[in-house]
Amino acid sequence: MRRKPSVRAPQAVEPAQPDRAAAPKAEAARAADPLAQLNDAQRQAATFGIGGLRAAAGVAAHRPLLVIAGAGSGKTATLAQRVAQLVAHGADPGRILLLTFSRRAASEMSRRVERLLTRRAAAGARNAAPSLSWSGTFHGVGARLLREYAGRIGLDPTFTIHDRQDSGDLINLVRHELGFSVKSKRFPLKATCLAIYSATVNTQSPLREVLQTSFPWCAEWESDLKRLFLAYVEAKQAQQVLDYDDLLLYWAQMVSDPALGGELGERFGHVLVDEYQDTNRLQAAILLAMKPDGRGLTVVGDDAQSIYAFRGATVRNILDFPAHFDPPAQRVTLERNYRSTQPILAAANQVIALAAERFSKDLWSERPSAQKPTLVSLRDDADQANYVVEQVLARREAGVKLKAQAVLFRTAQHSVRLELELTRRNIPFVKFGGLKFLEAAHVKDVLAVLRWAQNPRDRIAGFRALQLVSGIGQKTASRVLRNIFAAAPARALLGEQPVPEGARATWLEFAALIEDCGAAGAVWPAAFDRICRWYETQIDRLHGDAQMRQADVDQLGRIASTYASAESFLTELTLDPPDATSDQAGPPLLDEDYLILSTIHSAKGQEWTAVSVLNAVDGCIPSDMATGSAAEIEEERRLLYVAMTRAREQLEIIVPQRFYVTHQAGFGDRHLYASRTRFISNALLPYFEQRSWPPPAETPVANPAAKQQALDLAARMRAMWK
DNA sequence: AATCGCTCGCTTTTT
DNA sequence: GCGAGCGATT
Repeated sequence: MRRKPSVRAPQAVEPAQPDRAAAPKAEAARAADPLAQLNDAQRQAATFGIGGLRAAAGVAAHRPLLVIAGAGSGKTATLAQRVAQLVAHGADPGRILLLTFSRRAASEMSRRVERLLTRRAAAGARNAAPSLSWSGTFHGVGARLLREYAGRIGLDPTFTIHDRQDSGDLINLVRHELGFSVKSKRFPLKATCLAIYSATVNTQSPLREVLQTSFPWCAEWESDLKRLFLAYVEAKQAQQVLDYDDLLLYWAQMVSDPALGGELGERFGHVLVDEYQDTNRLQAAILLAMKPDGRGLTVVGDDAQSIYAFRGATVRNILDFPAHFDPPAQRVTLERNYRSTQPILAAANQVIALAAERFSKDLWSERPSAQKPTLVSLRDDADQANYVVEQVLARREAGVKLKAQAVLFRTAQHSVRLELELTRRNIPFVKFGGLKFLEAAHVKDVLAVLRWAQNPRDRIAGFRALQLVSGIGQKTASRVLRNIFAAAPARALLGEQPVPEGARATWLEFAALIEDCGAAGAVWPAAFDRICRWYETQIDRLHGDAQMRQADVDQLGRIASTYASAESFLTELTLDPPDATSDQAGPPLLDEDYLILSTIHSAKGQEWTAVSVLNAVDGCIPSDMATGSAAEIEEERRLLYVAMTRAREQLEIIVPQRFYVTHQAGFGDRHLYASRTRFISNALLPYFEQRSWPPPAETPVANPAAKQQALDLAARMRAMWK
């Protein structure tokens, strides 16, 4: 459920067009044979195991297929073609499972497949284009399957899904109950506990191993952590709640049962997985359980773009894929890049060539350009913001729409200065990644009420919802939850719960709200509307800044009305939260042009005409949070590679000499002097055009230094009193 | 029992 | 410059 802009992701030109200046004759041929627009390797990937079969017989399960697809090699188009081919040869679209990395990628893929099929239908086939019903992220598909099969695996189909914050709250609760929070003990904090738990689940390794390799400072707590995790699992089960990891874990457990595994494998004749380099062992286990011999299985990925190891992803999945099967999987490599100009690609290749370990694969492009990527050095953060704004506007003047331009950065924080400048100059933008609409207190409040009404056993939601009532705090909330937990038909007793006298009136009102909205006959979205209106009456008391928060709540109400049920609304919202809060954009203005700001992680799979990469300095790329091990640094290198290969025609990498850091322990805010990222060494400089900004002549030499000192002193003066 | 205010610790990327 | 947690206050 993303905000509309992301669905219509910046994608003006299809990458898989070998001959852009094709003659009209070729156009005609293309309409007749959609495969004509693919190159040999792409065609091989799109048709492997399909071509020779008669449509009437349906498509028999083919040998497993691995497609190694370099950046910009037309991967999405090829995969879409493959799906279209399967359908065209008789595969039932309802039995095709397409697993993508993000919902954004899923909708892009569905859109393309549908268009291919429609084109084909128009060209003579009889049926209207069918749509893919099983396309989404591992987590999204997992949630759907688990609801469907809930009855057979002892799960309540109305389970709610906890996001990471909820999971953190719950594990914290358990942590307290077990007495691990006692001060003298320095037990890991909730976030660390959750990270350890999640890593253990996702890597499918023993706790001890995870502790040793990733959390050595917590190794002494092994047995306590085990107890904690057991209690955490029990708490989730008692409350009919699943966390993100459970969506994969339950799915994996379900298909590891031979009967159910066989049934699901049978149900999906063809399984295609995109971005396979970013899957973890648990996800691989799911696939292998459903498709033990690999028949009907296609995975696509690029080891050079693996950037999610921090989430348990392992590049071994893709490396070991072929040998997993007997006979081994067919391997097809797409090396021709249709996206970027040759100089951009040359520079990106150089960056990744320095990687310690990689698959040999050289991307090449036939898109000539005289323009090398630019390496811009400038003074500081403020100049960086000004420079980017200036360049963005200049490019727009030259005919490059804002939407075709993107500014990428390592962490969400890095774009703050730029956002200020864009706002000041009234330039519309949408930021992907980092923004946490769902983490805003007021949004969590309203959702907690809805969730609790839906699932009264959800203690985390209940605990939060209850305390919204004036006069009810932690104590009363805990007591009410305990009582409800003990009673059988939970909701009926709500109004009778003992609460402090002062809270009585509001409480009765609230209890009625919960009972009505949770009742089986509750009308959607009217029920949510009621919750929002009730919350409106409390918002002034609960938060300052009520107006802006109210606007967010209204926005949420509008979003809710586009869903069919409370259940689907909550699920989608948790699995695919909106990208932006309403404070900057207001109601989405679909037709407006806007600049894209994005973390590099969120930019995965996308492309733009012009790309600017912020803060290409050591400490940002690689992030100084990630310089602990060689493997982490390698991942940061791939991150820069991913950022660079997003650009079609113009790429600029910005190196501020100095940047302002906030939240530094001990020192307060201060400036740091930075050097160019280690991934662009001196040897690579010939691949870039270097420039500095503002041009030296325009700046009197004495000025910057004076300005710097003044700034620094002022900050220090303030820091003395902080 | 609820809330105010103070201190300490941490600070990435995401489903 | 922010949240979690704790002790003191209403």
